[in-house]
Amino acid sequence: MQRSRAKRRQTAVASGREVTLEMVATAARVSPSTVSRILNGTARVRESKVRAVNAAISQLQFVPNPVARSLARGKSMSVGVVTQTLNSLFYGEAAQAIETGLLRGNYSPLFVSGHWRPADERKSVQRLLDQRVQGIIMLTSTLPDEEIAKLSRQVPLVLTGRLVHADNVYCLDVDSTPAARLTADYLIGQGHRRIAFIAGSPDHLDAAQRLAGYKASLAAHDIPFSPALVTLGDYSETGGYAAMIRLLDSHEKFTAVFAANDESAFGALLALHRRGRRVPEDVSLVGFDDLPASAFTIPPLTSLHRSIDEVGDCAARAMIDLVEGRVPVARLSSPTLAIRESTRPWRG
Amino acid sequence: MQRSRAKRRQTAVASGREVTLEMVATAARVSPSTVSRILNGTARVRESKVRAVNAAISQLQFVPNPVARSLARGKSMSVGVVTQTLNSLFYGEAAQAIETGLLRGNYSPLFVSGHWRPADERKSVQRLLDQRVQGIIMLTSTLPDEEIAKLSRQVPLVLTGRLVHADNVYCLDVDSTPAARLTADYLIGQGHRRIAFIAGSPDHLDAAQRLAGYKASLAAHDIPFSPALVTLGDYSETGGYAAMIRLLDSHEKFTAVFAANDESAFGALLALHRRGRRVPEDVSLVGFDDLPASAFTIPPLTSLHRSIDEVGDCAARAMIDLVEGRVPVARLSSPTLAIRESTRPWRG
DNA sequence: GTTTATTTTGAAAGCGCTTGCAGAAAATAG
DNA sequence: CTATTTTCTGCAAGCGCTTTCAAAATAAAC
Repeated sequence: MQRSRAKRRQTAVASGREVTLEMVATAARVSPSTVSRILNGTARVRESKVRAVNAAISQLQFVPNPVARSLARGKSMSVGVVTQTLNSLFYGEAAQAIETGLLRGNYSPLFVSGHWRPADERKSVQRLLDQRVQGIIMLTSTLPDEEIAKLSRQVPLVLTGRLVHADNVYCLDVDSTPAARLTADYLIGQGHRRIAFIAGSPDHLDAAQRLAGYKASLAAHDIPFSPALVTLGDYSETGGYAAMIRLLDSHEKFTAVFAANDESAFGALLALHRRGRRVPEDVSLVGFDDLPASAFTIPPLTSLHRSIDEVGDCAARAMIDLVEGRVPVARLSSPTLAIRESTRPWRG
Repeated sequence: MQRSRAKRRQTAVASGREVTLEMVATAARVSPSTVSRILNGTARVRESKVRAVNAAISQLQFVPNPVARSLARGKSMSVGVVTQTLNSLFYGEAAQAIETGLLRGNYSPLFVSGHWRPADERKSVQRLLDQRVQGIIMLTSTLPDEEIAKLSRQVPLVLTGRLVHADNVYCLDVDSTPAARLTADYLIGQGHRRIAFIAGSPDHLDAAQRLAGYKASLAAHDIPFSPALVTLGDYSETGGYAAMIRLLDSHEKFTAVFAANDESAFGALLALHRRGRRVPEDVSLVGFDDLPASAFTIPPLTSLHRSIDEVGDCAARAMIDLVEGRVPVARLSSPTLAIRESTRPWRG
């Protein structure tokens, strides 16, 4: 008998008929309001009714319609996530972590990408706004500060790799400076003195921080900073390759290379190989981000490791706090250096 | 004056007050129905009113609330996308393409991941169902056929890397067999006769197809298939590394290695390097998928290229067709081999 | 200038759920 | 056993948009 009802229900689904809260109410002989209250715990309800309703719910296999719920509550329960692109390991991993973090709080993520172009990003953000997201997480946004501040007046924001002061904005502290400093310190500790640096776009805060960390390390060890040893990449393999070639062609002397991110390092590695420079015998190379692939390059790449998962998780958590009116607090664990075979001590 | 209203509007947004269709109607002195009809083009409306309404819309900066719209229409305008993980280049890229494809049709994607675990996937799918998605795109699902067939009775499905016959299911033809065949043909054309194969999980249709293509190629060239040359990887760098080591330890002779995907090839490359086998001098190596990183390994990897973008785009398109009652037709362009430096002719 | 066929339009009833309000029921007090 | 409180619970009014139905306006036909 129970089974036969379940069966009927199944057909109902198949035929597209929704089981509504009202049906549950009827079945349990209570009013819809009561069902709603039980569902949301928004009021005390007599134990006997709670049981009846729960029975009806499971018997009818009722699941509240999130759309109706959103409309009634005036909350979409969705938060936008703008990444620059999903097809990079970094963003992919972060997206993954954000997703699970958000779902834990019953919010659903809406991913959009900016493709590193402010215009695209602007459009994507507008789309999110049109969708009535309750908040937006922006991973390394390319929009100018004022624009972000303005946006924050419409919807709470969580930013990574940016520092914008405004109400309703939470900037996840992922300052790369100390991490970069740590990385350079390691190289110096190994005896390297002339360390080249393949940078990312200078108007990208995070990239600037990585460079700053490198400089700070030099300064701390009384090594003069030489602009000629810094060359611009763009965080991509291609960019790293070109940068390395340029560096090599400049005939500057260096015994180690610090690439601002792993992709650049991959490119640099190939460039060095093509020019007959052995890693790490002739030159040491370190990357930054420790992508999964970095453990499998030839030779395996020493790289700065930070848990991207953690960043994503914290971002999600902070967003939920913000949306629900709490004050976010996030602590990221400290970065570590994954030491592999692309570096070795230098004895002048 | 216009400006002052715009200003007011802005404050309204900031204070959270929505501009509703009704406000537009009032402003344009027509009924809400008329506004709705103009918005959706669901009926002819006198030109003069159309203008008035459009003026009101842009003046009030009205954007229809998608939640209300969904509820009224009984359509969520969202489609679920289940990937096994977002943090892989392959899925990331596909997700990206699906996203843009779906958005083009005014649907929003809801990404969830299965982590290669049926249980997880099942839960994720349920979440999508609870969200009332209108369809689900499943990239290489790990669920058994019957389950998929059952699911298809609740919601339209688009599958990749699977072939399940049922109404309301569209399987994107991404049969890897011919592509793998092409790849092996190339190696054979270069004079290789003993070609090792690093396979993916055998109960994964796509992986099986890649192996089948390899076998087909051998057969077509009258080369006996030797099971000893096939070793199991798991599509990951680690798996490829281990597989390669095993192969090497088996002392089977081979002059080329066909890795079922690029990640495996990366691992294999490192293993070969560690064992002192030069690529391509001692052994040629080909990958499959042509990830962006593949052009930057040492040496750059020859790999089978298929546009992941295209797969994603077709999947999105097919989904929309399915949801809107059309019969999907998708044509994927043929795969090509990206020939780089990890392969060279073999002269016995 | 009617009458009839068309085309536009508005009123109103939802979509499925939440919630303020007030009456009903149960618990506590007098 | 009443008079109060304190808990429950149902009614009804939305949330913002779509859509059916029928009336109103306009065009076509006689």
